[in-house]
Amino acid sequence: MENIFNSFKIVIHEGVFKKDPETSDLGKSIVGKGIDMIDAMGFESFTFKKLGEQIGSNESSIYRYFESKHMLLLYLASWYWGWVEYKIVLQTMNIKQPDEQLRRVLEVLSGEVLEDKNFSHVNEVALHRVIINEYSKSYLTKTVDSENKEGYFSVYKRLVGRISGMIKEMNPTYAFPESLSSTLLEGTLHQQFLRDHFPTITNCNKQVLVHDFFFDMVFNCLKR
Amino acid sequence: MENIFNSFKIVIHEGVFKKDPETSDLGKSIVGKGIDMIDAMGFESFTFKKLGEQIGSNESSIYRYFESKHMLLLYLASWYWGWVEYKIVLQTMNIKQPDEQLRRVLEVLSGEVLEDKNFSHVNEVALHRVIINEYSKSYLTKTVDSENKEGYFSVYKRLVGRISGMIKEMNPTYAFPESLSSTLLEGTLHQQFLRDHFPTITNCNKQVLVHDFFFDMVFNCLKR
DNA sequence: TAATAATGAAAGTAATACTATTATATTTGT
DNA sequence: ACAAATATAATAGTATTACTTTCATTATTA
Repeated sequence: MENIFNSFKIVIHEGVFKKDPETSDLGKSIVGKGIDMIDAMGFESFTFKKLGEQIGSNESSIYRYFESKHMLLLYLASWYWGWVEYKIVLQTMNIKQPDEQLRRVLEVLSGEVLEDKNFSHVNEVALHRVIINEYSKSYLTKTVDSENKEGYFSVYKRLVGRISGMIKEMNPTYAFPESLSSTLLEGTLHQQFLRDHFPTITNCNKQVLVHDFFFDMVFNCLKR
Repeated sequence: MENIFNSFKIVIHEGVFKKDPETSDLGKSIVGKGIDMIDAMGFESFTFKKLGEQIGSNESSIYRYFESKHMLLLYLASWYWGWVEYKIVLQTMNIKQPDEQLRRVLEVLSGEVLEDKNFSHVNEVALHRVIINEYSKSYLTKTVDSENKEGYFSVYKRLVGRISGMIKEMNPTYAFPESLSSTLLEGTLHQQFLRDHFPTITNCNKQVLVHDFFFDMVFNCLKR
């Protein structure tokens, strides 16, 4: 079963890298170790120099793959959302009822993350934490409009569209399908962050799951 | 009417500043011009050196007020949320019905921001944009737990508690009052950002207001 | 008016975020 | 098998950042 997807590759907009990191061992360890280091030390403290030391390579070689650490973050974000989209497609294919589709979407968005053997150089558990802690920084910039125009956020936007499509199927009269969809994506990340750092301003914890909250929200908003 | 609040001061945790900027002209221009510059150039490009040049003062003098630009951001965030809380208190006092209270809360959170003459050195319109674009960066850090422990986010948490209190009043059986409240605060900021930069993944625009979406959400979630 | 506190000016430090150059491997095409 | 092309490593260099330190000057207050 696993082998079916051995040739599966998450497609990422060419503009975010200078050289595709999937095409070499060095590229893969930039991505793989980059995730681990950003997870461990945070995006602000992370530098290409430190990454070079860790992977036994040179700073200047890393710059041949990514223009800056911001571009690496855009790459990781596209990779993550592409991977989430792939899991959502698998989980919802052949499911007819949109309410069951949305239930499964929410479980993918905020359920426990497990390592995916189809992508061996990426630690998805660490990447998930990186996205919770750093994803917002990829678009809260002064360059967001030009980068959006270039298409660097297209994977994320396509995912919002996919989920808003299910919302429209479930209730075609609902007035805010895109806003609800984008709120689910952002909100699931945010509630996971609060659960770990600000437990007094969330009801989510080990017992009450993040998707319990959003499941209730979605079905209250969409019921007719 | 305005004069009643001339002596009103937004109280901010002492730990975020080294010297209270409200106590001097220099301090006020650090805050006032700091807001304008972060708004104009973004938090990443903003430095104390550039701020010093703008206000005709020295970098080292600014460091006597704030340990770092991160601390200045924490200060601005506390100021902003304190100011929002003050507006919410004014707007909801003497209002009995919790649904009307929540309606007014949502209007404060995502309605148009106007300059507040009670706080002359702060441009609230610019500060509102700064919060939309930069607030997340104040807590998406490796230091968040120790800073939270110090109390640097207490204004924000108190605001979440105030709104979740209204939610509980409106429906005491609702299972996720804190999560809904924190989703409203984060979500209103996020939808305002999407409206300005990613219009295809939100339904909010000049016609459909951000609080129309959240008003619908809150009342669907809380109706019995 | 003397003491105290606040601000300014200047210099210094370690690190960041790169770029450029040159040397050395490694891969590939014939 | 060998030359050519490509990838990587090593080194150095630059402008800027994020501070700290020291000392001089200017306000404030007792």
